[in-house]
Amino acid sequence: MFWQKKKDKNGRDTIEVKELGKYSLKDTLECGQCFRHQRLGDDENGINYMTVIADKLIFVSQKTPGELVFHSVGEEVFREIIIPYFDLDTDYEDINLKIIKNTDSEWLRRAAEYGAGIAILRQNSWEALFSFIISQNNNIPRIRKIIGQICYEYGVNLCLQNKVDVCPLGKINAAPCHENCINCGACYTFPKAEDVLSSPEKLLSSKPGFRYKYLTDAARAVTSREVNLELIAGARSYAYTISELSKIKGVGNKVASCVALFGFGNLDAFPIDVWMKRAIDEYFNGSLDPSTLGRYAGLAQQYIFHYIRHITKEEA
DNA sequence: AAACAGGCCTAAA
DNA sequence: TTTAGGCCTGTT
Repeated sequence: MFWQKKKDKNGRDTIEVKELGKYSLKDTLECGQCFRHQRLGDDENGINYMTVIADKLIFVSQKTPGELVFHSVGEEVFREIIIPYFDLDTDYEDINLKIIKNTDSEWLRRAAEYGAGIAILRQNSWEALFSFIISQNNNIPRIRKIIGQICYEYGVNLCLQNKVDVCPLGKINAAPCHENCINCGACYTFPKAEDVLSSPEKLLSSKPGFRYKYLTDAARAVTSREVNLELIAGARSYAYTISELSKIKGVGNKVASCVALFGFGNLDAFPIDVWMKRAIDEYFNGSLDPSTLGRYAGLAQQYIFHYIRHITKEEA
């Protein structure tokens, strides 16, 4: 990875990152691991996304695989927030080749080649936990809608705070965000566990349904340290992460595995959802032992997940 | 309009 | 220890 500071045409601080192998911004953000990114319009910078990371509004674009441009960010935010979140220090090209080399499954090789641009984001563990509880028995558009509404209810409007004069989503024409903002939640910060615990009723407007009691239990368990997120992060153990998170009502193996992988960086975590089941049934003779996939089984899982969804979409 | 959606819980074999 | 229903809500 190589990066340098630049100024964009408006004189704003910009950071260009290169030599990221096949890193694909679109595949990384759209492969189902995160829910808060927003696709903006395409322009001379290529594709553009906005997302909220650790209470910062982040704008990123990509024109060429392996290259990213972050807009309006200084060095500190880049080092402290962007590098870890987008996992820019990890050599995914190397891991990708290892996975391809180590498997005897032709289908997995195809999946790995197709998903070579995917990186595993290092998301905030609490946000990942909360989000994947919402994800159960649910579809992506609705998951995003619920999360957006929750952020709107509890969060801070970062457009307003940063004096962004026009809604970046372009839903408003040349109007100040704070006047005509439709409060979609996209530019709002994510609530802390304490916020949810102290006013759980704010969850209701998002219509979480039966997940409501799971969300409040997660807030309770995390706030009381019955489930200690710092301790789990420090342990760096997939098994420990699963056993701790499973104490929360509504967190089963699938949700816990997703949080382990996307929120705690347990790259050997191997979430199996209905899509993975289909893939395993159809292309791995009904069983797939994650331990045969090495220490990056979680990334292989994401390749499989992304690829089965892709080819299913093609068939339809 | 009935079934299903990126699961989990509970009750019952 | 494994299996079947039910669950909020929204969409097709």
